[in-house]
Amino acid sequence: MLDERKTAILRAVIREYIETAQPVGSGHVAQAAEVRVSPATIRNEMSVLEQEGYLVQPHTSAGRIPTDKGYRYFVDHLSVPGRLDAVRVQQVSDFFSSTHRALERTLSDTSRLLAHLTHYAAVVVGPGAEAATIRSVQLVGLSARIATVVVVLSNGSVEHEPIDLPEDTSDARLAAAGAHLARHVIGRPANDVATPPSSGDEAVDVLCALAIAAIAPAGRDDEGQVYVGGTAQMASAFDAVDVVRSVLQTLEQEYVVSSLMRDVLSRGLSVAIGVEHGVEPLAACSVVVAPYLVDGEAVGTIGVLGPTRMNYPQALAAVEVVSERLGARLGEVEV
Amino acid sequence: MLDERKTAILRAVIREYIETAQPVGSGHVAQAAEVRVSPATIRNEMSVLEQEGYLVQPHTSAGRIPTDKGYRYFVDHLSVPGRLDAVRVQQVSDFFSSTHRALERTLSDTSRLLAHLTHYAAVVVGPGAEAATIRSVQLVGLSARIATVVVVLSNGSVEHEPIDLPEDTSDARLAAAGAHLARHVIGRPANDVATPPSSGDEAVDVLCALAIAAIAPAGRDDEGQVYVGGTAQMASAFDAVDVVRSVLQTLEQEYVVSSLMRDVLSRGLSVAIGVEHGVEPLAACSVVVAPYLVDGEAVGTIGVLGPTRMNYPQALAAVEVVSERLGARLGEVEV
DNA sequence: GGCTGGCAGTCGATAGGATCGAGTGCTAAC
DNA sequence: GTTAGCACTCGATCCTATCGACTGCCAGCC
Repeated sequence: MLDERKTAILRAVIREYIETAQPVGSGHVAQAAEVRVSPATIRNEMSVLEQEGYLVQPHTSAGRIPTDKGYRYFVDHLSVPGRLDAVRVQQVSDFFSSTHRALERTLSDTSRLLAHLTHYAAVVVGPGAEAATIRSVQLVGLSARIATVVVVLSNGSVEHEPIDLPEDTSDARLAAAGAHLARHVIGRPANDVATPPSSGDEAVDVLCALAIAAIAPAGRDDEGQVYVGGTAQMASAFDAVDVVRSVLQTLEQEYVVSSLMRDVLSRGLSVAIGVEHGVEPLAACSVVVAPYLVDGEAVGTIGVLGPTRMNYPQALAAVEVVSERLGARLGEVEV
Repeated sequence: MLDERKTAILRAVIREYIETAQPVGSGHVAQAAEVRVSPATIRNEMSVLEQEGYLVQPHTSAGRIPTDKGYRYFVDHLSVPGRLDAVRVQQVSDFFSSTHRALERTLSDTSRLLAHLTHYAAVVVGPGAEAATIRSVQLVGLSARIATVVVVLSNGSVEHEPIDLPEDTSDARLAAAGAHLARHVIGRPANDVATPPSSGDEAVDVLCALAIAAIAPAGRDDEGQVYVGGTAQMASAFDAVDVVRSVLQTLEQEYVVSSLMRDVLSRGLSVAIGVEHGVEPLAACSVVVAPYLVDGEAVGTIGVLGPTRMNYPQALAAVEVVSERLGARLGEVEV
C-alpha cells in the first residue's frame, strides 16, 4: 500500500505516460501533479516507487515508465471512476435507439461502436447457447442429397447447418422428420438437445439423428460468436511492426480471444494488464472486460483491447455504458 | 510494346524487387536475368524503361523500382502462367474435402485459406441473393412484441431479421401469416419479393407486409456478405505504420471492399494494380480477383489484396485454384 | 550500329565524434 | 522531512568523413 503522495505521483506519471508515450521525469510530475512539492522530493519518491516495482527506468538519465504492477495499482485505486463525455454518451444512445437488426449484426456493430469510442480494438462475445431455449426447428431440403437444419433460439439468434441426406429421402420423409424433431426439441435448452424417441419410421429417425448431430456441437461448446472491431487501431498503438502483426494474428483467432475474455471474467477481474491474462502474444496488451446482463444473468462479454498504456478510466467507462445498454437492448427480445 | 530484351529486363527487375523490396541495379539484373549482356547494356535499356515509365529511381545512384505501369506490363505479358506448389495444392484439396459446414463458415474459412496460401489479405464475397430462390419462409415469435423472419435460400444461406409485432398479435395470426407468406413467396427469386395478395385477414396482411419489409433490403442490394481474412499480413507488407492503419481501416469497411471487388471484375480485369482500382487509401495495394462459378454462372468473387509489389503469378494461381474449387463445392448444394 | 569496359560522379547508408539536454542521485542546508 | 544545488549519465541530435552501390557517359571494339 502506498501513501497518499506516492499514489498521487504514480497517478501523475501514468496519466502523462498514457498521453505522451514518453518516459516522464520528476520535472513534469512537479508541474502537473496535485502534489505541491519540489522535483527533488518527487525524485526521491519515484526512486522508492521504482524499488518497489511500480516504475522502471528505460535507462539511466531518462524519466520513468509504469510497470504492469504500476498500472494495476492505478486501476485498483482509481479515485475518480471515469466518465464518458457527453458526445460519446450521445453516440451510444443514438446507436442503441436505431432500428432493430438481427442479433449478429447488432453485436458486430456494437464491437465497432466500442472501438470507435475508445480508439482501441473492441471485442463482443455473443450470448452462448446455454441461456437460450429452442423456439423453432426446421428441415429445409435444398437438393436431393442436401438439406439445412435451421434452429431459432429464444434470444433471437438463428443457427443453421447443412446435412447430407441418405440416398432416397422423399420430401414427405423430410417433412415428417422436421415435424417429429420440432415436437421433441422445441422448448428445450439449446445446449441440451438429445435424440428424440423413435417415431416408428426408421428413415425419419435417421434424419433426426443426422440433424441433431449437425446442430449439437453448435449448442454444446458454443460460448458465443466473437466479433472483433477496430483492429486497425492496433497499428497505431505500437510502433514495432512485428508486435502489431502478432497482435493482429492473435485477434484473428476467435477461439483464443473468446477464451481470453471468458477467463479474465471468471477470475473476477474487469481489467487484465499485460501478462496477467496469460496470452503470450498479447503481453503488450491490456483488456478491459464486462459482462452484459439479460434478466440479471450474464449472457455475454464485451471488452476493449489496447496497449498496456491504455486509457483505463475511459475504457472502463465506455465498456460499462455499452455493456449496460447492450444488455437492455437484448432484454427487449427475451421478454 | 517492348522488345524481347527489355521485357526480360523488366521481368528480372520485378522478380527481384518482389523478393527483396530493394531497388535493383543493373548488376543484379545481369547476374539473374536470362539476358546475357553486360551491365552497361542493361543500364542503357533500363534508362529507356525509365523514360517510358516502367521503372523509377528513388534517387540518383540507386537501383530502380517498378512503377504501376511496369507491374501492369508484367502481368499482361506473363510468359509462365504461375503454378501452385504441390504442398499448397494439397492444402486446398484438404480444405475442400473436409466436412460440409454452413455456407457462411465455408466462405469465412475460405478467406483464411486464401490468406494463408498467399501471405496476403484475402477477400471472399458471398453469393448475392440475385441468383438464389427462396426455399422456405418462417415467422417465429420470440416474445409478445417481437418475432423473427427466417428465410432459407436455395444456395444454402439463411437470412433472418427481427420484426416488431403489432400490439395484439396472437400466435394463431402469426402462424397464419407465416403460412400465407410461404404460399406466395417460396420459389420466387430472393431479390424480388413482393407483398403477397391479401389473405382476407387484415392483421395477417399487416404481418406479411412487415416481414417483407424486413427481408426485402437483405435481398435487394445484397451483393453478398464480405469475409476478409489474413489482415494481419498487411502489417508486414508495408513499413510505414500509417499506411498499414489506413489499409486496415479500409478493409474494415465491408461495403468499400465489396464494391471494389465488383468494380474490378466488372471492368473485365483480374488484376488491379495500385491506383487502378480507384480506392484512394489502398493506392499502395493491388488486388487479384476471380469470380467463382456455380452452374456456369458467376455468383461471387474471391480475391487477394497485397502491396503493389506482390507476387502476382503466385496470387493469380492461388485465386484461380481456390475459386474453381469453391465454385465446385457450392455447386454440390445447388444441384 | 550495337555492345562493352572503364571511369567519374552522385547520394544514401554507415560510422565516429562532439554537443546537447533531460533526467538522475547525492549532499548539504533549511 | 524538504529543498536547492551540483556533478554525472546517457540517449538523441547533428556534423563530418567514408563507403559503396549505383548511374551516365564516352571511347573503343566487334
